[in-house]
Amino acid sequence: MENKNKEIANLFYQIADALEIKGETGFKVIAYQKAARVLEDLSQDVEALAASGKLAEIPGIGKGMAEKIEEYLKTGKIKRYEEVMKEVPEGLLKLLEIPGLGGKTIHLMHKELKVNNLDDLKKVIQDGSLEKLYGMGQKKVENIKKGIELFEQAQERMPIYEAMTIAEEVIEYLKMFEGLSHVSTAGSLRRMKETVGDIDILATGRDGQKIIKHFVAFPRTVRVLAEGETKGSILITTETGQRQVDLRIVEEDSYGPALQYFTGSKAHNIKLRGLAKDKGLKISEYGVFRSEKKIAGRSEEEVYGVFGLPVFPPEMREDRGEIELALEGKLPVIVEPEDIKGDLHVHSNWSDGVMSLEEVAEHGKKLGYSYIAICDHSQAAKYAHGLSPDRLAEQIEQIDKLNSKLKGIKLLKGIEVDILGDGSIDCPEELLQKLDLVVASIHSGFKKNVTERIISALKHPLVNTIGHPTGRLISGREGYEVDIDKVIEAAAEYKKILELNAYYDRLDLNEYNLKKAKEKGLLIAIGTDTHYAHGFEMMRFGLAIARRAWLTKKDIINTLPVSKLLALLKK
DNA sequence: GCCGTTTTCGGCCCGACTGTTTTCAGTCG
Repeated sequence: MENKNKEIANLFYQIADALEIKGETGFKVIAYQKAARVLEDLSQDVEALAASGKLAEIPGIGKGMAEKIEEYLKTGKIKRYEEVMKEVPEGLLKLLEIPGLGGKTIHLMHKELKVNNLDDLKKVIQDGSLEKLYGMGQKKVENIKKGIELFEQAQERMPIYEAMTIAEEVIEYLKMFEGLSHVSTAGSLRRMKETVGDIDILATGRDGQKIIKHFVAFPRTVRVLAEGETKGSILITTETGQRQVDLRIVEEDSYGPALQYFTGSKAHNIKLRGLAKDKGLKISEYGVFRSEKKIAGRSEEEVYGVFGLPVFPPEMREDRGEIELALEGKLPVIVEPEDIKGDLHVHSNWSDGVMSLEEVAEHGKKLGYSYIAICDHSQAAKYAHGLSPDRLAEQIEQIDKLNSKLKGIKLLKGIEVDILGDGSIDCPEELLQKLDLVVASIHSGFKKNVTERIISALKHPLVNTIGHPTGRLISGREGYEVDIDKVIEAAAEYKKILELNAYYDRLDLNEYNLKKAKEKGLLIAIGTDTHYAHGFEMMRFGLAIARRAWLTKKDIINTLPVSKLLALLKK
């Protein structure tokens, strides 16, 4: 559910865009953007903060912003927003999305040529009047034309899974070139955001130009956007359309700062540069410098080390307080892949999965897991061959039998029960009693009293967790009409666990809700919800989101050894 | 517009690239 934080953040973003076009000083623009981002990241409700008069204590929110937030909470409007929107037509704001076109140019063509929207822009390109503007020229106009083309076929951000798959493929291809040493993902992909705009790759090697040449010759390249000595950019075809991949080449002795720099985030880097400035140092993608002398370059350890900072996990580099905490030596140690002892949501061929119980166990063993929870659907899920009570009883028996033979891994007896329209659970109690893990999920009636139904499931003494609690799909479903804050509160009250569904299109709870859940002291269960062998690898994405929410080993129940986990679930 | 154990005024990250310039402005990441 959208909250006020997000609404106000959107208004601030628009004010920033409008100011940029109005030609205000860049720092005001940055101030609004920063305030917007801070609001988005905030785990507390802005209304509560306003009520206690603590708005201006938020870093990036000063007197002016606090007043505007209060104004919005009181009246539903921000006067400053109305003012700037009167001066800057909405169609003009849209033009900022065209790559290569910025506030200054848009301002100029609005003022001189009365351009108010994309159609106007196309006209002034067509009739040649744009080219005659001061500072314009043939090539610039040509670039803008290309920008419009890209803008019009621009795609949504791609899910992390797709980006990672492409990146790994391109990296494999790059490695075929001799003379390439380091190669790594960078940007939001390396930070493991749930969606990624374009794919950034960083590499080191002796002959940049040749490496770039090799890069742009990638078999699925459809268009070369840039091809220089240190930088290449291509569009490639994928199953979902065209995607942009950027490659940067740096010298070996700049790998550390370059990786740090190109990983970002921008806000994290700005904060780091501020630290450098305080120390009389300069930091760039080429190194950390004291006057002309380079004092760090080969690794990220060296770069962060200059400031007495640890190498932050990329997932934490968002300027959400990580640098300040690290300086005090209080940076939390977030969960690591090797902490994960098992997968807590897997479907078998007893419902709509394709793996047999034996196959699930086998794959789990290969992954080094000590347990996997079989959570097939319950009978209401007809479309998924949900288990009738009889078949569930049979499956329980089968799992017990199999477990007595298995070594090094245990299958947990679980179920993913439907939460029915009245909030009841779709499985007889005497069977629930026999299970190790009961995941309750909404699979129908997305608009029907969802919050109440989930809370009623949470109250059920035999339910352990709620599966994919908001039901959102990243590729295009909003999720249920659920008040997730209330769900989190209820889960805390009834001492229940919430799921982090690691399937790349769900990642539900998302990082913001996970953070809220952690603040309420909740425990989280990560499950891939996989139906096939390949899907076990989704764990890495779930884990990444957990890390982005700063969850530690202690916050996640599938870091526990099996005996402790079972004891916890029995409570 | 924000921010401050050197500052309540005067700073605010840095460099590449491109195209328009004749010394720099705009955009991007």
